[in-house]
Amino acid sequence: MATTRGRPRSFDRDAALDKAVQLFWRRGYEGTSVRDLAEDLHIGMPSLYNAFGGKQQLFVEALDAYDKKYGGFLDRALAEEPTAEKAVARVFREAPERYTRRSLPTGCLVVSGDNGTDDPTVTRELRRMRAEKADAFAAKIRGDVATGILPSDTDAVALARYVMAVLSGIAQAARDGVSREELRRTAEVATRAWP
Amino acid sequence: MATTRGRPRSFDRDAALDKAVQLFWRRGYEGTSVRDLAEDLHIGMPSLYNAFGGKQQLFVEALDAYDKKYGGFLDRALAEEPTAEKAVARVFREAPERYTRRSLPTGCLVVSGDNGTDDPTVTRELRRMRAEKADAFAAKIRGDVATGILPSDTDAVALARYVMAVLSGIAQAARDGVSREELRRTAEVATRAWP
DNA sequence: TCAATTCGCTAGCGGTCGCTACAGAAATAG
DNA sequence: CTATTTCTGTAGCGACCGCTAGCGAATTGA
Repeated sequence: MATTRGRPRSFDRDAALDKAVQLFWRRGYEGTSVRDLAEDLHIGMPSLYNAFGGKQQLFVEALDAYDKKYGGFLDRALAEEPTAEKAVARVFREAPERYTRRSLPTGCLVVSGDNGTDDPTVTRELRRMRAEKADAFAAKIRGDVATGILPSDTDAVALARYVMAVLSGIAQAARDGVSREELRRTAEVATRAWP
Repeated sequence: MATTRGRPRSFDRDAALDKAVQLFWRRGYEGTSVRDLAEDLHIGMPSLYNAFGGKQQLFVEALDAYDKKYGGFLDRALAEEPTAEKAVARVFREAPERYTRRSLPTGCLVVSGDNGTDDPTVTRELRRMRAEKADAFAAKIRGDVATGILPSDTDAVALARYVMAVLSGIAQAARDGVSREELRRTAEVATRAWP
């Protein structure tokens, strides 16, 4: 009863999900067709629907897997660095490399995944994720304001939005083919805005 | 002979082009169908093809019209302001308002028009336009370095890319529904990175 | 007046989209 | 063994995509 009934799945669900992540990352939600996914995952389309439910649900699941596996460097910096300044400096230092990994798509799925679609679920999910990241930065900044590390007149929301804007701008530039080295120097300029 | 032969066009080509600009602006290249365009322009699809050639050509033409009518504030700032610093400060000051105009799409067509498509012509055209803007900023910055207004060790390319990254980040945030006032404060933070 | 030219509309082409009905294959339960 | 459950592959559904053939309508040149 506790064992699996029926014919067993003939592919590795997690490996397939990871491939889906990369395809969505490379081509966005709208630019990726279910046929492309099935072919890339080496499974038939009914198997895909059976395992993941549908394109939307697969995307949402892929988004979660992306955040855990590839997008976690933001949360890690926020968790591991003692101050907002150090966390942001680290994020700005790491982003150019993260967004130009060889044999991985350039840019960031969370930044550009919903571009070109009007699917409300996809848009909502990605906006929610971007807002979460911005809020996490804002919280870290407010913490430093409260402990006097940052001046009391610091605009935490604006500063957090600035960090997000720079990150998405760098991710966008990476998609345009700007070199990692140029992105590094761009991010270096961006750190100078810190109060 | 110099007059037009045959049945005259029954719609205003320029007005139709402007509507196309707004539709592409709002929904991007891939998200806008020729049927949507024809309906919004109040013409039949064959008329659209007759007047503009096709979706690609219409987009390229719309892009040019957009740059002239809505995107010109970058070139204007670069032309009218005496220094790169003042030009960038003005652009950062104006961008939040430009990207959140009432009864106009939010964000920037040049930033997000090609998102979600892999059409090589569209991608190439928009990348070219973005590169042009970045080069214009870099040239202005190099001029100020040559005349001693900016320090001689200024990284003109990185600084120009930074300006573009901030602008595209703000445009992206505008599309996410961030308020004009928050964008203003975000841009204010960005100006502090100036050397 | 009448051919020449250009535009507008109806209708539809071939292709791709997300998705699924259906039947056979492969496992477990009894 | 048979019955049940679950997965896989073929094959195709209806909708939409960009685009256009074909024909009548509207205008100009002679």
